[in-house]
Amino acid sequence: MISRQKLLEAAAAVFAESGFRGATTRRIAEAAGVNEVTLFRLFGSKQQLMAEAFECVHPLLGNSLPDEPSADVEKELVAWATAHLDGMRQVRHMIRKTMAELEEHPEMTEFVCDAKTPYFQQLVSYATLLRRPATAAEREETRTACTMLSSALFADALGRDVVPTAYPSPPNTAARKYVKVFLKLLGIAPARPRRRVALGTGRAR
Amino acid sequence: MISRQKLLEAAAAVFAESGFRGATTRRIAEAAGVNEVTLFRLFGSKQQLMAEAFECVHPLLGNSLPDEPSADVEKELVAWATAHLDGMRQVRHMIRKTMAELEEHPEMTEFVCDAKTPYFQQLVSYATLLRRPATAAEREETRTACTMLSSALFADALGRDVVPTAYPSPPNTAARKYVKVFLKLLGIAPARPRRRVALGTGRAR
DNA sequence: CGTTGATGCAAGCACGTACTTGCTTGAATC
DNA sequence: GATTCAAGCAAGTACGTGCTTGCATCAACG
Repeated sequence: MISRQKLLEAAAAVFAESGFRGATTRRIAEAAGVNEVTLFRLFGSKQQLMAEAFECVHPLLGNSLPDEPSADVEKELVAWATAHLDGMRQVRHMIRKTMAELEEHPEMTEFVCDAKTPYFQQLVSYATLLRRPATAAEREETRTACTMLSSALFADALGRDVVPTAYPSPPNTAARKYVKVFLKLLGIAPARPRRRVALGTGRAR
Repeated sequence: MISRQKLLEAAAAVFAESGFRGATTRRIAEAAGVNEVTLFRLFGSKQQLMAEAFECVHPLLGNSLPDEPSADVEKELVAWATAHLDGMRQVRHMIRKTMAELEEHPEMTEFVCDAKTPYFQQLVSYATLLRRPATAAEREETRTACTMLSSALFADALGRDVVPTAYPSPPNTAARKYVKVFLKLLGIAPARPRRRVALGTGRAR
């Protein structure tokens, strides 16, 4: 039964490298170190192998935002954005291939869509709790800010190695920059320059 | 010589629909209404046909930002962003396919990169003239804001029809929203709610 | 020991794809 | 009217690709 797992992983890897058409059953079998016939015996067809292979990649993408903002909002958001960005960077080849082949393989839509949507919704909820927008305009501005943060992470993950000039911040600090700008948009001042309350070294008066 | 042009256009169209591997010489010739043999007589090989086809798509993407910001900055930026977004939306299939096949066809990199880079550089120059950032931090923040605006347009063009939930603003007003947020980031107040000077309906005192 | 079940190997089938060859047509040019 | 030249058509070649078949191997389990 170990051949199954090896084939699934190889299928995902070869697909990420060459897309559906380029991921031939010969290449997948070779990458898995398994005979091509075994592939068909275990999965019946290439279609079905690929379909199963997609299920296994899902849970790779970063972690979740907490339901309630904590004391150090910036730290929390930076951690989330960094993890999210790193996760997307790791599977960027897969995402690029998937997005390119949506018309030919519509069943892949859910792979991208289901993975992305909850992250965006989480961010909107979080931002709404942070800012508590009152007017409709403020609510819309908040949503737009979320779209822009989410877009920045998406575009950075997919575009940095293609158009590096459009991403001047170094890769490891980019997420922090995006979050800072996002917080400024929401009117949340950065934690650093604000007063520190009752820490051991606090000066008297 | 008209067959040449028809083949070039058909090649670009079929490539945008199905990628390099999917764009078979049969399909291209059929789409062009030309015999397949003619394709090889005129271009020698599929590779060469595709290479020439790419040259013709370049100049499609929107217009330029002026060198100097004019009086109505918001209007100017909205017009630019809208045109840029529309242009990218029109060729989004092509961009998606190209980005997915960069590893296999590295010569396409310049197609994406050369098209994108100048737009970003223009935006940075424009924003720098607008805000005149003094400190290094301000300069970096300005660049990050430019990355985020440019990322928002990019992600909207490529992602809206895939993950619509992440783009709550309707397609025709989205560019305006992004620009407004961008201007707020730069500390440029929107033109509307500020004092209006010497307009007919201005109230006395 | 004999059976079973997963896997490997060699070969092949049917079809699609890039590309070629040889011949015909038909309109423009001298 | 003879020549030329782009284009069509039919057929074919060599190879890649999804998938099948028949048989051998080999470890696990009763």
